Amino acid sequence: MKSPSERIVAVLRRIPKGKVVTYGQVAELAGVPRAPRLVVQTLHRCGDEVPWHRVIGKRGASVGGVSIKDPLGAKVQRRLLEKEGVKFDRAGGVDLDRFGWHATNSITIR
DNA sequence: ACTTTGACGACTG
DNA sequence: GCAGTCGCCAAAG
Repeated sequence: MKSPSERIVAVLRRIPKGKVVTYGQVAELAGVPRAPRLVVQTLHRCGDEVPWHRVIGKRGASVGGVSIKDPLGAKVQRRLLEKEGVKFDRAGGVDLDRFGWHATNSITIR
């Protein structure tokens, strides 16, 4: 059993392209349902090692990528997701019903 | 070594 | 239904 953050990274790397996941969902998949903050930290740590643009928030998706240091991330994220086929509604939210990653049997932690 | 933060979520009141 | 608080782990100050 590795550290929770390790598992989170593993989960993040398994996110299929064209799909989005919420922090809570990633945390849940990683085995720590109440620790979405860990996902946040993990994204900051790994940064470019994980598809951070596919990680969004329940509120309206665009929360992802908005770091207090680089607020421009949200724009980049939206562009990247649209490039992958994810559509944003006028509220700037992603259609979780269609693009929300349905983690069927993805977790295979090594 | 201790305290505070960190792109959030869920529960309780 | 809304607002406030707690939770989780790690890294930086």
